[in-house]
Amino acid sequence: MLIRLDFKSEIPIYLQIRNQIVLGIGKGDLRAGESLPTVRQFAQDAGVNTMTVSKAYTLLKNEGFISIDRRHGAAVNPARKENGAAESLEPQLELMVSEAGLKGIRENEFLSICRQVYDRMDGLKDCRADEE
Amino acid sequence: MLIRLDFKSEIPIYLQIRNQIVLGIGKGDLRAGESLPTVRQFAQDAGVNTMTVSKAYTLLKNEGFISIDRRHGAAVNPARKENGAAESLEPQLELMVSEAGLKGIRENEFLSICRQVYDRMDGLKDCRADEE
DNA sequence: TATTTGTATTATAACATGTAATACAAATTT
DNA sequence: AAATTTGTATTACATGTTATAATACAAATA
Repeated sequence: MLIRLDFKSEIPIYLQIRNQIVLGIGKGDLRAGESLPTVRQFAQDAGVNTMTVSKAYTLLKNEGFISIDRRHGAAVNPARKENGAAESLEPQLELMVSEAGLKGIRENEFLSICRQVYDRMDGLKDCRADEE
Repeated sequence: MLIRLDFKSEIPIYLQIRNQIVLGIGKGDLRAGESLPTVRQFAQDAGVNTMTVSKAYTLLKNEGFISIDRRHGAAVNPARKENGAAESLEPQLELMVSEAGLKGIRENEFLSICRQVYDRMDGLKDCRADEE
């Protein structure tokens, strides 16, 4: 998966890496079980320090999105039902809805955009109802 | 409007202030035209430096959410239709949808939460269809 | 055994954040 | 006119974050 970093951004590099991997999984560019590059390979390709990549990987591991195994490298985890995920989503969503509303985006328009975004997330579609 | 700051948070104080004012407008605790406290008053009440409050106010002004007039102090702006607001919303929303999806939140659940949040935003309701 | 893996450490540099103290121009109030 | 209040700017300082470079280490692989 191609990663492009903006070194002038206010968003830290390790967070840009983390965010793009999360996006990559959501969009289906990265699938469950798929391996990520080694931290050294990633660092060399992206032109950053190995510790910067390691920081991103560790963050993703702590969030439960990937597993790091010294034998098989880092690999994408399957989506899992997390307890209280909806509740922890609300504060962030409240702020975003406020901002959107102040910029003139109405509820229906907001919901429409959400649906469009979800439609683009091919990585979230094959987690069928075979669990639970 | 009551502001509560978390000095242990990783979110900078000036951003917490900015976010809570945006939320306050969305929720209807602050209405268009309403005055905000002076930076000195705010700083004293919240127990922070005046420049920290000034930074938050300046940010809100640059975003178009408030106006700062030395004669009348800082005041809340009415919601205005901003060009390209929907487009600039998408990157942020994509990341949030990815994260939610990886935590097992399906499209319908996500949309349902969005509706709930919008319902709580009383400040966004009185901007009727009298514009445009 | 030599290599590759993620990770840890140390040192360094650059930047962001927050405070304190002070100052200033513009506007208001007395 | 004079004193006060406004947002803002400046300077200095302390602290924490981010990122890099250079090494090193244990665990696993080849």
